[in-house]
Amino acid sequence: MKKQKKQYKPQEAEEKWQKFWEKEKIFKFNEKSKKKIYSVDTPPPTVSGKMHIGHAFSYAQQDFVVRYKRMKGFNVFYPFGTDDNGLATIRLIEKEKKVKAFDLGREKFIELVLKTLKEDLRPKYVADWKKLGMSCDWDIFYTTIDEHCQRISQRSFIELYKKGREYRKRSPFFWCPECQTAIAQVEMEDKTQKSDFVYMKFDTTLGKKIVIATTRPELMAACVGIFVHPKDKRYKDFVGKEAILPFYNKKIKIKTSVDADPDFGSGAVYHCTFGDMDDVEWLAREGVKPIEIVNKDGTLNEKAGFLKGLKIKEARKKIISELKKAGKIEKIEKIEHVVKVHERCGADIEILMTEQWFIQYLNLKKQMLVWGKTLGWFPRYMRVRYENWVKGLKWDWCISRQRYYGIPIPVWYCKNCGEVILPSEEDLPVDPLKDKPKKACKCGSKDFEGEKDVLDTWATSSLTPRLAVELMPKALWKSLFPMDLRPQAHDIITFWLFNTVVKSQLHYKKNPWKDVMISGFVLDPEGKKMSKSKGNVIAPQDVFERYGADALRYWAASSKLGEDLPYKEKDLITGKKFVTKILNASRFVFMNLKSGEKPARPKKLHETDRLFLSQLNQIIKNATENFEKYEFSKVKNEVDNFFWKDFCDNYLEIVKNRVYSDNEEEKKSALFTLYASLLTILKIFSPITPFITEEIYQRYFRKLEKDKSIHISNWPEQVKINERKGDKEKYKLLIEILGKVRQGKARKQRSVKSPIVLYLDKKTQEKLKDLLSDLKAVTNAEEIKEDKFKVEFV
RNA sequence: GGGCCUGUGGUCUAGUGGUUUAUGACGUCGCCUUUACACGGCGGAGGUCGGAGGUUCGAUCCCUCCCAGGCCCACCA
Repeated sequence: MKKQKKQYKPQEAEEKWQKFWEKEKIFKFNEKSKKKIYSVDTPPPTVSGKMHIGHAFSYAQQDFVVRYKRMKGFNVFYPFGTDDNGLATIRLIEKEKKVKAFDLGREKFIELVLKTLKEDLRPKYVADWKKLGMSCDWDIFYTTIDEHCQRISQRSFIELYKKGREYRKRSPFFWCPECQTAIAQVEMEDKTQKSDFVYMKFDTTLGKKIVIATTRPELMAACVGIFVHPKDKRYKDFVGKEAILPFYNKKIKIKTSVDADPDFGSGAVYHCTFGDMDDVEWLAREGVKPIEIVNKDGTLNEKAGFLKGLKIKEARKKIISELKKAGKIEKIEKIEHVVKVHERCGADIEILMTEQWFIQYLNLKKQMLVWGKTLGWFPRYMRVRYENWVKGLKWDWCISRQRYYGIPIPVWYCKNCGEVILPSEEDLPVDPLKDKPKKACKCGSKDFEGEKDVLDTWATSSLTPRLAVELMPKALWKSLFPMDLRPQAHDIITFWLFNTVVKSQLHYKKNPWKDVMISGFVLDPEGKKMSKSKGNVIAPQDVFERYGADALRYWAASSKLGEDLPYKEKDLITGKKFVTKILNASRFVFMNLKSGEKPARPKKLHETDRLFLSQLNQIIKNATENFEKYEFSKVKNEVDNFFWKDFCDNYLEIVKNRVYSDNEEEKKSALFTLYASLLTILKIFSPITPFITEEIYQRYFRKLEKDKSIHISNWPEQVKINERKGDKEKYKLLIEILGKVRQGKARKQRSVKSPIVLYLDKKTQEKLKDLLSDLKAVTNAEEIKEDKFKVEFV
């Protein structure tokens, strides 16, 4: 009767090993070690409820590389942080706790957020990363809202201010009326929207009417000019005259501008402050003063006259109907156009004049390109995205946000003379609304006003290398920074990567890391983007539950670095099968190693074993080279193929006869080779599937190998054998003949085990003379006779 | 509209500095209860390597254009 085998349950085993690693501090960064440091700028995920499949995918990929480096002997610095100081966190808490920040008030809201994060959200969130098998040192942990990070972030602000890089200015900037805060270029997204394209008829001092086409009629009160194209004959006579705004009875000069497209709308455009980006550009060019009619909450003010108090969209409706009544509308076209919305809340963005803090960097574009060139990009082509972004920059970096929750901008203003007062570094972090400057202002006044605004979340997350490094004793900072690697996905090259480079250069005049490794995206099974609204989102938590983290990682390793990968259920099944297969292969090897001793190397390796080991050496070489280039998918592909085809299907079958035989020398050679190659295969797989490889290592190898965990064992070195020219061809010939015999048997519908007489020509027999005994055994040939290749059944 | 990437048997994927049987997986079909594994083994069928041109003796691979998908960016009032 067959023995009942204990089935491997990935969920249980993975939890067990994860706890083991944590308890035994396997991934602890050693502050005292003299070994070379490998430091990683782990992306701190935004606390947003749950880890999603895209996270699992890209964090798995970075973990492959980090685990490899650790086995290569580096003292790995692999911290973990969570990003929880931004709008995303605010929205999450508002949703979870069913509150509104503005209703609750500043202090109470901050208290609620911090408490909820600490006690509930963060631990649950981080647990997913542990389940994934991230090999971080969890003791090196930061959250972007904690005191440590506040201190560094505020210090960065102060330093850049002192360097003359920061300024506060009232200027047109993107504003979200819903969130009531300034937002950055990068926080906006496009939305296609249906709008009314209104053709308005204005009287002019020429006596004739001029038609203006706009989607923003409600901004009429803010109109400061009208443009027509200089070559547009229709309007030749209008240029220099004035148009009269209906309802407001204001006269507006008609001017020429090449930006007025004669083929679009009526060919005449009115310049409002501010309907869109063009309006901002024109303002500077024309040297006119803006008319501010939009309030921060998205309503119109008294300058809008009869539209006062209405929200923008209501005002639009109202003015259209009034224009209709007054007979001032020529026509209304329904158009679809793209508007800017806030990515967090979806509200239409307005451009308002507000007081904001900026980091001046538009004048650094050239340098930025150089910085990008000196980074190691993997894959290489990702650099282009950075460059395109730099070339397209139009604004300085607005770093202030009008929120309750976040890191305060550490500034007071003197009420008497307006002077900007900064705290000194040892007093950081400060809350300028609670704390007071320690000295009087230069002017003698002690009357200050604290800055109410907080820093943009990117102003802090762009400091992650420092946030992590400065958790260590100061003596180590130099060897930890610049860091070796920044891993991340390609969607945030323009935010996080770019901003981090900028900050590091402004502060330290060097890049924050040596290399960046850019992961792709997970797509749905049809190759489309996953989104909650489409309902095609895969939860990694379910995947862990059903297939295990190893299977998920195995799948994540099958995609080339930087490439997007569709999620396919079947690929997870393949991963699970792999786990079973390698467990069984290991069982076979150790079933035959009863002595409990590490098999010694025989005086002379059997020729089959020598050839097999030479194949193995090639795999080691390639795997190492590919890992150095962050090409984990090539590693996985090759070693997977080698394991499945060469090791299991062929080598194991070939040496079975010797493993079972009494010929001690030949047996010894086989066992030595089995042990060495299995351990090597395990080690190469261990960065990719850390749990099953640890399970096997602990189950079988631990008592024979010195290392406490496979993950801190040495990366495999090539086995010393006498490699000869033609080894590869010889091995291939052996496998080819084996294949042909199997084919011959299958065609005759015989069992693989069925006995045969094998015919090989003289030349082949000579070439393979020291392999013939193994070949005879594996094909179950009673005899090998000399003739053209033939399989004869007996 | 611009940039970058991708497009390989039904599905996903490897690959090539250009030329012989284009890789593997899943699926499918046939066979095999072979003592590591039936969550297995062996074998078979299945591809004009997105489309059209071009360079070449010869292109899946190089060039041009087009089409489709992904990501990023810009955007017409």
